[in-house]
Amino acid sequence: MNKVPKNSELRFAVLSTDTTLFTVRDKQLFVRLVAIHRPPYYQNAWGLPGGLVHPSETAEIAALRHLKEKSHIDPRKIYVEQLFTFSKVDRDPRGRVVAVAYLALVPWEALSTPEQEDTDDSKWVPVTRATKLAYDHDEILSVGTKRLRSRLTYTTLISKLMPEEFTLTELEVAYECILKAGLDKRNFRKKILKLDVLKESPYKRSGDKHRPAQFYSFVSKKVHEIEVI
Amino acid sequence: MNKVPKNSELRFAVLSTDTTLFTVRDKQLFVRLVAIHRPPYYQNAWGLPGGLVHPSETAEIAALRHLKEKSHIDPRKIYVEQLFTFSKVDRDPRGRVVAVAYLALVPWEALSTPEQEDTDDSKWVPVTRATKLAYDHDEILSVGTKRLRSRLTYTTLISKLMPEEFTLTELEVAYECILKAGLDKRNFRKKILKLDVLKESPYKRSGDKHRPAQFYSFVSKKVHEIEVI
DNA sequence: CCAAAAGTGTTTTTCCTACACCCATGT
DNA sequence: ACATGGGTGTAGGAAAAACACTTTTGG
Repeated sequence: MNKVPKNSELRFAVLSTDTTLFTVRDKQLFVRLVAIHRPPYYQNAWGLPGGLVHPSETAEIAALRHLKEKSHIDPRKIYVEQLFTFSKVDRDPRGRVVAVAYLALVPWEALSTPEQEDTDDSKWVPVTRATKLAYDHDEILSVGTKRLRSRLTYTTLISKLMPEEFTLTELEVAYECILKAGLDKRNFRKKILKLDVLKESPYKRSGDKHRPAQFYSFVSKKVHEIEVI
Repeated sequence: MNKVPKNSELRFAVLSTDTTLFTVRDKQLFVRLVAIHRPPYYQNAWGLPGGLVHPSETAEIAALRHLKEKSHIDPRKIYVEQLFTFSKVDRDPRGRVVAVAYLALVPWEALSTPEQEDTDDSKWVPVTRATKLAYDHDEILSVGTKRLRSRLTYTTLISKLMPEEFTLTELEVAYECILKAGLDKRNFRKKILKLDVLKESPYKRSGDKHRPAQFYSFVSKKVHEIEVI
């Protein structure tokens, strides 16, 4: 550990955050993008919500603040965990900016109507169509998507994408559309129930034109490691 | 993404790296520590090798440079992967320093004699005895050790702690001393061989006062995900 | 009574675990 | 010949995978 220089010679680093905020809707994984206008480098481009870290903030607090300011989503609804720090020298054409990237999740059902809607400066986009993003955001999104997939298989992370109560079919669909894999309904149910992470709700989803489905919720709000799905 | 300010108002961040460099020797996990003298905050303290990131470097390049400069180990021998970025506002008593921490591994057998030896400013310490470190390095070491344990169970990361050729018993001992778990010799061999990540060497370790042990090496130099050990 | 999704059980195969003895060598 | 660690097989149980029909409801 060297001395911290008094001069600004080594205080070159501009610290920022960028966040891959995901949600699941209509059997698809969506990511939140914000408009980026920064001529001459980027015009009418889209990218991940992010921005600078203030001297009085941790990177995580800054990431939540940017989610609110840039993507207009209430940070209290959002789960975040650190993803990766991107420090390539030329990742921002305007100068040296080091980005602490976050992986963030929100249940679609937790969002208010304005938060669900798209505007000129912020929108939900299926991950498969979120390409040609500004800066190195394609790479960050790729890392975020991979991490999400990977962690789904050995943690209860999916709980942060589900509403408070959900049916087993809804849970299975969430896994399937993120992992891009078809799961066997019977085996999926046996496995997930054996994990003891779900509890039955007293309610069922009725009103549909078929047999009502039992609601479940996660026993714990915490994300923890489990056996492999 | 905000504008990058021309003034140094927001260039407050001093960016540094700290690295948990591990090796295995004598059936124990060791970490490399360096002497830290920085009165009035730390005197005769020990901590993780680290230092500032230069404007022209990525954080990873800086981490490798610090390993060379502070802990006197040839970075070409070392495997590094990013661990976590620590951005608490008061983690360094001298000012705002954000640290990108790295997890690094080196096979004991790859080290030269000077690199294996301890000096006044750098030493190998069993992880269990590496406590009361400077700054927040106790926390960083704890995160590093947990990540190492976790990744051993679902990746081929252990290859980065093994010499080019090794016996199955040596590999098992490495797992056992890091995971702090006894493994069944026969089951371990069946499982590791089934993974198809090892290849038999034409050689055996002879000269010992017992039956010679078959040498193996990893098929690939890359670390990749496997089924759970 | 039809359509639609919910819910359930059995069989087969694979994998995990527990466990004890013979082998090849150096001294 | 003995001490030392190297190397191997099997049986029983648990978990995974494959697979199809009945149930409940709304219209």
